[in-house]
Amino acid sequence: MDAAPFCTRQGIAELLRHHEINPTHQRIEIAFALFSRREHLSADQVMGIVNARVPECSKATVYNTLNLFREKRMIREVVVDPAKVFYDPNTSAHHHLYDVVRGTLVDIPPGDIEVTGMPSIPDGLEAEGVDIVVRVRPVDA
Amino acid sequence: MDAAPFCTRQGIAELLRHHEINPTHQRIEIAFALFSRREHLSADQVMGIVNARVPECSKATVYNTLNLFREKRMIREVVVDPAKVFYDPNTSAHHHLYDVVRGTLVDIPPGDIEVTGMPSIPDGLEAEGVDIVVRVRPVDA
DNA sequence: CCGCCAATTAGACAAGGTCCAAACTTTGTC
DNA sequence: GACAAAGTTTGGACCTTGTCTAATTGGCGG
Ligand SMILES: [Mn+2]
Ligand SMILES: [Mn+2]
Ligand SMILES: [Zn+2]
Ligand SMILES: [Zn+2]
Repeated sequence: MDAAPFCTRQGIAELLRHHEINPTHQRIEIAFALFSRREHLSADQVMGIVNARVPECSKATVYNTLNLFREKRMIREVVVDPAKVFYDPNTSAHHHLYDVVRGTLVDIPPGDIEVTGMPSIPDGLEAEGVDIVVRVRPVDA
Repeated sequence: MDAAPFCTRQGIAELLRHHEINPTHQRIEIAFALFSRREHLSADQVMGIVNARVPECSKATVYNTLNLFREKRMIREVVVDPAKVFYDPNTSAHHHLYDVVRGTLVDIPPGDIEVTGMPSIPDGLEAEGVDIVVRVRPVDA
């Protein structure tokens, strides 16, 4: 077992294969942007990071690929800002703290917060997940 | 005290004044759409309802007015769908159940679900609120 | 009726995101 | 290797939600 498997292109390629995703150059770069930083990024931010040095990837591919990763459950989507979606390389159960002024999203350490009493799901529906978002703002603003 | 104060234009006008909002014709129609139905509506749905019989209100006014209502805390914004915002006439503490396939949002009866252990807010930030969204989907889909 | 200010409006604009047909790359087969 | 089929990427058109602006309307006090 590697110490930091997602800091190398090799480790990322392995991760992609594990999720039944063909590890192409563009997909590796996009996954690397997310998994090496372990941050919540918007599609636009991913685009910026991947193409920072040299153009690697078109806008269409960034969106296609993020949606592919989500379908394959390799990343998670976090909807919290009306203007854009965040993509989260951490798919384990955890919740979020959202700075509504700065527009930044950080994880809430698991255990700091918990849900008690799963609500009764109406007939014909099944639960897919529970999202908790703590909205915060700078004290002065 | 009226039995159903938000089912009449009179009651709505009163509500607007109570929130320091000048009760114009357009504002009354928009508030009436939300408060008489007690549903979660998108801006587009509000537009459709208000202008169903006869054109009452422009798109600009719908957006301006919903934002005004939100600023005055008369309604609440619910961000749950990447494609659009929902507006909620119920501002009391409660959480939501979101059907990701049908795109519909309903309230979770208070008490059915609860948060334990408010997470430690980082320095320089203050909590504004906690949103809980239970994502569900039809069993067959 | 006049003047003022609040409110509304049409339409241009911006940003996030999807779609499409063409081109390019990889894979499989002979 | 040659070729076909399948998979992937691409630019750019396109769509939707939402904002902005400059012009117009409307209520109201005097
Ligand atoms: Mn908004
Ligand atoms: Mn969008
Ligand atoms: Zn996270
Ligand atoms: Zn609600």
